[in-house]
Amino acid sequence: METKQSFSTSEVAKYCHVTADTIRKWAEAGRIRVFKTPGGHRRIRREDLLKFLQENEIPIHEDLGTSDVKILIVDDEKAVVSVIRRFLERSQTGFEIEVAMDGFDAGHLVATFKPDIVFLDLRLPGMDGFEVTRRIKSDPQHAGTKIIAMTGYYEGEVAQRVVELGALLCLQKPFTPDDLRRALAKAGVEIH
Amino acid sequence: METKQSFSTSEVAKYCHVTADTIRKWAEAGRIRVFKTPGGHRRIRREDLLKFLQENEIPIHEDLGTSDVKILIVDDEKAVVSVIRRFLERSQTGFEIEVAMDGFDAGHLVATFKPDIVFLDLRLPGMDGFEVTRRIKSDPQHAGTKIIAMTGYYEGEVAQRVVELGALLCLQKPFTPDDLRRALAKAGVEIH
DNA sequence: CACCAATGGGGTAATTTGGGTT
DNA sequence: ATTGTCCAAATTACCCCATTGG
Repeated sequence: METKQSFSTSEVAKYCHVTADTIRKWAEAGRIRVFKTPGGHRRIRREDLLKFLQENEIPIHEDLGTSDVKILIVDDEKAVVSVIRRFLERSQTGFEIEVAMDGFDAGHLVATFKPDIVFLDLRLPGMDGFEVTRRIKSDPQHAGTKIIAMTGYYEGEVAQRVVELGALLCLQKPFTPDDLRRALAKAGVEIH
Repeated sequence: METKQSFSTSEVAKYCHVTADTIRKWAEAGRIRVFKTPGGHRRIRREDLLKFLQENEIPIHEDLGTSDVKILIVDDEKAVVSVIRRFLERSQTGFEIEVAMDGFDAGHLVATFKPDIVFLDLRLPGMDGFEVTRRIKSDPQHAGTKIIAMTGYYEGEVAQRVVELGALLCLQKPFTPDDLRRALAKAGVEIH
């Protein structure tokens, strides 16, 4: 079965933990985006609902989409990918993990997988990590995406530059599990 | 695949975010223009559906959008991009054109722009054109995408290999307007 | 010719709206 | 200031099953 594309006021009401009338008021006040059927019934697109829930920090019910944290690892070194993947899989939290080994994959997965967090190797051949960071963060669709940059040879300047472009921080390889834990904590994911 | 010219009530229902029964009522009330098959089944022309959606300010799903041919040019040589773009823009046909200068862009635009035709430079640094061809053609979502490969140094073997992976053909640079015309014809776009 | 998912017709149930009020 | 409640009218959804489309 295909996922619902839109919802009525009462459906939205359940997700927002209020009554349908309140959703009506919110719609009239322009607080949540809606459109109407020719008969005047309101419909809220899934996309707009998710945005509304996020903005208002209302917990998202699981049947509105995965509550798992989606993580994209962009690196062509299998060893690095393994380290991160194993660290994530060992933890309690539910993660969805995807890996991109080149620029094409990275671009494709950012668009389709819509990760919450991206581990981004800045030295992937043929892909400018700084430019990719800038593009992701300047795209409204992905502005909320947390980028954890990674680089082999740490230079303060590099870290500073990529952070200025919107990355959360810059990890120097090789990193320890504790480094990962701290980075994820900064991205809003606590692992114990 | 050619774009659909007409839709059944249940298809229209999805685009309008209501059930098929409601479409039936709307049709009976003359709110949306329909015609019937000899057997009595309703059909709505694409044109009438778009008009209806616009009049009622119902967001139009992307696969109802442009009937323009969407073309993605993947190349980091501005001269090549210019040549193709100018050739396309000079023609009568309605084209939407996007350009990707690296692998990330290419992957992102394949996913979001959903081009009908891709001009793909096989020698883009850091991006394996063969692999990209294989990925695009093996993804059900983009299986219908026509790929026109491009390479600087023509070798029969390269052309054959990329065609085996699903490319329509392989253009050798530099190419003439006639080469472009022939390639587009093979992709189903006639230019006079 | 036979199949089966999709559609139509007609009747009924459930939901939604809008406005006014608590 | 925000949210919950009430009501009649309108709108939309559901159900059954003979018919149609591919």
